Amino acid sequence: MNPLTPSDSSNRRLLVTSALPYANGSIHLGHLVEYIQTDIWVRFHKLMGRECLYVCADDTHGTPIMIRAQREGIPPEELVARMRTEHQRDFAGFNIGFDNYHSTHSPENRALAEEIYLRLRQDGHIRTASVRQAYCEKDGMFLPDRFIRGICPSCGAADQYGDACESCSATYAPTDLKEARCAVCGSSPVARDSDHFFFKLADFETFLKYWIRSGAIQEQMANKLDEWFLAGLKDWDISRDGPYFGFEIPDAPNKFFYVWLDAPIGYMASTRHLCDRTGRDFDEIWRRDDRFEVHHFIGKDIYYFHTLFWPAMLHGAGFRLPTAVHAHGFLTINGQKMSKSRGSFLNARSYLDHLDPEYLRYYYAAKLSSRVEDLDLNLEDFTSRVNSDMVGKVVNIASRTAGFLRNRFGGKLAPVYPEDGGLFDRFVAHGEEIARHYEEREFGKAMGAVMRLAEEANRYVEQQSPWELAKKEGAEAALQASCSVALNLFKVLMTYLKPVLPAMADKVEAFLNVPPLSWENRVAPLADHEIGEFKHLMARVDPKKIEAMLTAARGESPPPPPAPAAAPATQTKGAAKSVEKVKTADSGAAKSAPAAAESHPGGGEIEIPQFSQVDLRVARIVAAESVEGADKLLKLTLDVGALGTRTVFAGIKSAYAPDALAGRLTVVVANLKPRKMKFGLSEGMVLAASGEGVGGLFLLQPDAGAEPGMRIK
RNA sequence: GGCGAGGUAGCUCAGCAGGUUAGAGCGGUGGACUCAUAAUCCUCAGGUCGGGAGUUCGAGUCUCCCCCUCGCUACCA
Repeated sequence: MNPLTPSDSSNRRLLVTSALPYANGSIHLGHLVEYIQTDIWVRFHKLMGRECLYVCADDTHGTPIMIRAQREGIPPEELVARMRTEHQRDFAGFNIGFDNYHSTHSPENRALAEEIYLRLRQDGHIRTASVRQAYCEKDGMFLPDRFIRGICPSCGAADQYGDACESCSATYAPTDLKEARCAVCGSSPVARDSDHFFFKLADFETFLKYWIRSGAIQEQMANKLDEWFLAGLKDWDISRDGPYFGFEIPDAPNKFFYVWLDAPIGYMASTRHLCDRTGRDFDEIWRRDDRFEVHHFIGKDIYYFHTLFWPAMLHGAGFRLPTAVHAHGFLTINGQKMSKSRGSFLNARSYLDHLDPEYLRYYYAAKLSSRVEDLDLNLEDFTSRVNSDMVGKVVNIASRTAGFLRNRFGGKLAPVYPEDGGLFDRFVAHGEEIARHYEEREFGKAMGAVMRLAEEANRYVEQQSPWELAKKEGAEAALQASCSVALNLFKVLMTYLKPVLPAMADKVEAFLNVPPLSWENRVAPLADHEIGEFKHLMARVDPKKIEAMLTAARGESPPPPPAPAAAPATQTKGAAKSVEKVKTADSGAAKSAPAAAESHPGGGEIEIPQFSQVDLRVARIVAAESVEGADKLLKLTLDVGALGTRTVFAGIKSAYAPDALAGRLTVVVANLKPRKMKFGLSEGMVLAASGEGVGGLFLLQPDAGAEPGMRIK
C-alpha cells in the first residue's frame, strides 16, 4: 500500500496544515490553490467522520515586515495584526475552515522555538561562526541581499539586487556590487563582521536520506532533493542581528531567530493554541507519532524548508516527524504566471468582490491532482466548466424535479423508496471510488466521477419523462416516484461534492430538509419525507463579472500601455521577449482569441480611459549619444519639463545621427515602466513611425510652439 | 548553464506494465424534448498524439537526438 494513503480506519486522527502566508502581502488566487486543496481534503476527512484538525497562522517575522512597518510609521506588531485580520477575512470568504488560525508572533511560538533551539544546542547541532555582511550605519542594521541595490559588477546594469543581476543573470556577493546603496535610506553600506548561529544540517544527512524515501513525500520531490544531497548539505544560518522583527535567541542578546526558523514552528504553535483552547493534549499530537497523522500542504517553492530543515529540526529536538508533506504546483492565469505588470495579478479580495468562491473551489478541485503540477486558471474554461458541470448537470437534477413534488405532492417524497433498477445503490457504491480519489488528493478524478454520475441522473430523468407523467391520468405514483429517485440521486451527489462546495451543501440540506450530509448517511434514501422549497443553489458565472474583476485588478496596478506601433525595435533579446509576453497576457485576458490579437497588435478597440493611461509628453532631446556595444541604440537625454530629465534608450541609430537629434522636440511615453537594459535604465520610450518592409524610421515631432512636458491627449 | 515539469482534437485534460478503428468534458454540427438557471437527451464531428531516428511483429506509450513552453537554480539554501 502506498504510504501516502494510510489504510482506512474509522478512528484515524489527523492534523493538517497549509503553509503560513507571509504578513507582508495579501492573499491572492495563487495562495488559494493551496488553501482550497487543503480545505477540501480536511472537509473530506471530517465528512468521513474522522477527527481532523486544520491549523494555520500568519508568518510575521523578518526584515521585510520590519521595514514596511517603519515606512508606514507603525510598530510591526500593528502591521502584523492588521494583515492577519485581512488574511482571515479573505480565507473566510473562500470558506477555508481552519480549526485554528494563529500567528508566529505569539507566546506559544516563542516558547516552542526556544525549546527546539535549546534542545538542538544542547545536543551539539548548533555552531557559531563569524559572517561578514553589508551593514548600513545610518539605519544601524545589517542588510539582507535584497535590501542592497547597486551596479552589476559584471554587465554594469544599474539598480540591481545584492545577490544577482536581473539583466545579465550574473551572481555575486553583495560586496562586489558597484556603488552599493542601502535600499532603505540610500547610503553606502560598509562591511561588518558578526557572529551567527548555524544549524548543522549535515548531522542529519543519513536520517534525511532515509526519510525522504520513506513515502512521506512525493517521488518528484525526493528526486529533486537528491540534488541537494549530491551538492552536500550545508549548515543553515538561523540567526539575524538586531534590529530584527522576531524572537531574540536565548543567551544571545540582540541576536534573533531567522524568520524561516520559527515559521514552520508556527504549525506547532497554532496546534498548541488550539489545544489550550479546547482542552486537547498537544503532546499527543506532536511528541508521539502513533495517535495523529500530521500532514503539511505546501507549494513546491518551499519544499526544501519542509523536507530538509524542518524534519531535521523536529528529529533533532525530539519531536515527531510529519506523516507526509504534499507539494502542489503554481497557478497560472490564462497560461501565464500571475503578474502585477500584466494585470493578471488577482487578489482574493478582487475575486470575492465579483464572483462566488464556490466557482473557484470547484474549478480548482476539477483540475487538482496529487502531482506537483502547475494549474492553469483559464477564465473562459472556468466559465464554461462551472456553468455546465455545476449548474447544467448537478443543480439541474434538483431544479427539474423539485417543482413537481412541490406542486403536485406538497413536497412529499414517495412513501417508500421506489424501484429504480439499482440506480441508487450504484450511486452509493461509487462513493468508494470517489473517497479513494479524495484520499489520494486526486480531486480532478473525484470530480470526473461525480460528473459522470450526474449525467447518468439526468439520463434517468429523461427516460422517466416526469413532464409526460404529469399529463397522464393515473400516473401520479410514477411521477412522484421518478422525482423522488432523482432527488435521492442528487442528495448522494451533493454528499460527494460537500468537501468542495460547503456553502451549496448547506443550501441543499435546507432544501432537502435533512440533517448535515455525511458520507455514512448517504446510503439511506429519503422516503416519506417532506422537502423544503427549492431555491436557486448557484447562479451561472457571468462573463461580465469576470471582465469587471479583471478591470478592477488592472486598476489596482495599471499594466503597461498597449504596445504603441513605434516601440523601438531594438531591445535586448530578453527585453523583447518580455514585451511579447505582456501582449499575450493582455489579449488572453480579453475575450478575443489570443492568436488573432497577436497577429494584429494594434487591432481591437479600446476605450478612452484605456488610452488615457498612456502618459504621452512632449520632450526635448537635450543630448543624444551612441552606446558602446549596442549597434542599434542611441542613448537620449530628454527634458520633459516638469517631469524632469529622463534617460531613454531608443532603437533609432539606423535612422538618426546623434548630432542631428540634439535640441529637437519629440514625443515620449512618460509613464512606461522603467526597463533595465544591458546598458542602463531606460525611463520611457520615444515614438517613431516605421512601415512593414519599408525602410526608414521617422521620429515624431510636435508642431512649433509645443513645450517640453506638455501632455499629449 | 544545471535541474524539474510539460508539449495528445478549437479549449481544459485522460490515456502511457507498448498491442484491435487514440479517449472524456466543454465548444461546434444535426436532431429530440420542453420538467429545468436557453438547462437536458441522442447523433456526428476524424487530432500525422512537438520534430527526427532507433528498439520491436507492433510505440502518444520504451531508447537517443533536436525544437518549443513553463518553473526552479546558478558553488549564496
